[in-house]
Amino acid sequence: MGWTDERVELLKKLWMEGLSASQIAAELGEGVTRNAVIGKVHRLKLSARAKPTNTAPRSRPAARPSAPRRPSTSSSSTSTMSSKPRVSMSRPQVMGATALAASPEMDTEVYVAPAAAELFIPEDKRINLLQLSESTCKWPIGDPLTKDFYFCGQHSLETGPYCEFHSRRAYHQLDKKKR
DNA sequence: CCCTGATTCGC
DNA sequence: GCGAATCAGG
Repeated sequence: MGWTDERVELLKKLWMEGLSASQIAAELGEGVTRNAVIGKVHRLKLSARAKPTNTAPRSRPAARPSAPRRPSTSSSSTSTMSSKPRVSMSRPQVMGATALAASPEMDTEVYVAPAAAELFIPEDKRINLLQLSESTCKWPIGDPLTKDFYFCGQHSLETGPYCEFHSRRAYHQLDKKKR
């Protein structure tokens, strides 16, 4: 689907409103990715959204190694689709300084985030250092100086040394302020 | 990991 | 002109 005047206008409007590219893409409908939005934004020369003081010393990415970009049109569903059919984010996700119309009715009941409960590993599931393997969660639990020290031991993700629970935790915690 | 915008370049 | 891939950053 091409960029009709209407769609471009909507794009401009939403962009100025401060919505993110992905949100705008979702707003414009299917077949529009956030990359498409960003690309269009640039072509329209309206990328400057909020940059009062900056001469933007953009650093170039340097040579890209002539890659075979497009994999293929065949969208073969990868074999190991691990859980969670990503449908999480619908549309109206407000963030930042947005002046979208507030709905009259508001939910008074707010679900309080469950106190980050630590995983409890049954004794028979606990493993010691020697029992660690490639696919075993290496999240340490307890005091290393005591006997109540053990590793999580659950099946770890392919993307890291931890299980999903601990992987998520490790990142989200020690995320900000690298180094 | 999640996400953001920025850039390049084959189409 | 378009946008996927990639980069850089949070």
